[in-house]
Amino acid sequence: MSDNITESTVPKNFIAAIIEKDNETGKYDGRVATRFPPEPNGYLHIGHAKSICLNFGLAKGFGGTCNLRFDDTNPSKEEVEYVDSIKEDVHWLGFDWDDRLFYSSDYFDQLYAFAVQLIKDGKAYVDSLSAEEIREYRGTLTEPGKDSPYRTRSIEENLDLFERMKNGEFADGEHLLRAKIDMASPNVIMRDPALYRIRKVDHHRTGDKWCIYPMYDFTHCVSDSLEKITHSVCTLEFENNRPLYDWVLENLGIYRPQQIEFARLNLTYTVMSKRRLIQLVEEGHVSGWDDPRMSTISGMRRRGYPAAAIRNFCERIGVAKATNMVDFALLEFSVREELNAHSPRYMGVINPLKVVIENYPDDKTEEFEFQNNPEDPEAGTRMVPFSKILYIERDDFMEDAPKKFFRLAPGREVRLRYAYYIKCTDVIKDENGEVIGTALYL
RNA sequence: AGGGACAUCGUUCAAUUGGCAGGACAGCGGAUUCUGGUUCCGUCAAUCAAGGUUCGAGUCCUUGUGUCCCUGCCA
Repeated sequence: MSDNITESTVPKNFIAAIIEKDNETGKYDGRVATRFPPEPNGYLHIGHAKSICLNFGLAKGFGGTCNLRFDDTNPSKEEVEYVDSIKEDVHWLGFDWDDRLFYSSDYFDQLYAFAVQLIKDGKAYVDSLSAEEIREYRGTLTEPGKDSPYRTRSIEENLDLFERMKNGEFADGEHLLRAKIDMASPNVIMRDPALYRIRKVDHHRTGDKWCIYPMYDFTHCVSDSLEKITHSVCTLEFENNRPLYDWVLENLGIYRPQQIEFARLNLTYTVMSKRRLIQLVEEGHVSGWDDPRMSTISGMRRRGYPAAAIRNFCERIGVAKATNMVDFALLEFSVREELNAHSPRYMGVINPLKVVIENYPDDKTEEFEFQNNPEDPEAGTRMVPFSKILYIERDDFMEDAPKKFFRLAPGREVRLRYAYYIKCTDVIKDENGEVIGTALYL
């Protein structure tokens, strides 16, 4: 872990307000349980940091818990490399899930049993329409859909078909388990959403045990329920899915958390969609997920951004439901602020210009005490040698200097920090008239 | 003639729930500075529109307008 989070104040945002109210009414007996549920299909980026800080911050602020749960229900896109990087990034950001590390795939058996329960209750059925047909039957945003001819299959037939789906008797796409809700619902999400699909690929954790996998809408709410989450915080694009979240839990008759949506982070000049990020990596435009130019947590870490800076940034941007576009300058401010307060200062000369102190003894060497960080006396000091010949940055010297140039120039006197004042009395050039050094006196 | 959500300084988040619209970033001006950094002070700047209720509206009501999300067997 990069550093510790010392403060744990109660967050101030609309979600915290909801939690406070729930605590007052005793809705969850004062219990607060959140979760950060990434799909391990890529590296975490600064947008995830907002969600991490929110979920872990809410838990910490209210004395509750926050689980880390990998939403791994789409084996064709997920890899262990991603789960490893996600764990590392969350830790580095300064948060800890303790022993509460979960995977949606942990619940595959339970999920299957729940699906069977829905079938037995006549609330789910096996559809045998093709993907294209299902799309046609779904209707459009302005027109209602129509029932699949397989919607009225008997419970026995559905049970048999679903079991055979699980046993691998069918090819991908041949059958689909759907919730029986309402094909005419104005909310397209509710038009008999898919619950389970056949996908004959190995899962990074369950291997070839399963060839049917539960969909997000069926998995996420059940996972939240099993983990006794109180406030299921997610981004705005899931607003349309909330009725389905509630429908599944209600019809299963199990514990029901409440889903709360907030606006995801958008940053100026910054690519943040996972699709684009993965494209940059795969097409070799960057050196990897942790390329310093990437908006990933690992990229920012490699770039030198302190975790505390990212946390402060997330604190400053706030949490709301309005679509936003945060100025990158705010992130940079947070980084500078943190770096300024904690970074030791060192010197480096990238493009050297030789300086000879003409009236300084040839063989003398002195050492001066430099502060490692003037902002922080605790950072200590270090000794830096000084002698007749030294090198300065070329940009710090100008032969024809304008008045506003405060660095070294012919006839000008400057102070070498922590050392002497020097004055430029001569300029030495090579045969091409190029400056190769300056001669100075104390 | 679909449904859902959102709308406050340039940006972002607030506003004790009907009582003087505030902070941060960005911008501008100045002071300090052995880092052209930092710090400090000052300053500019907003309630989407039109009606209505009220002593009083960012907040409540009505009607508009604009933006975002939803037609994956992705999450």
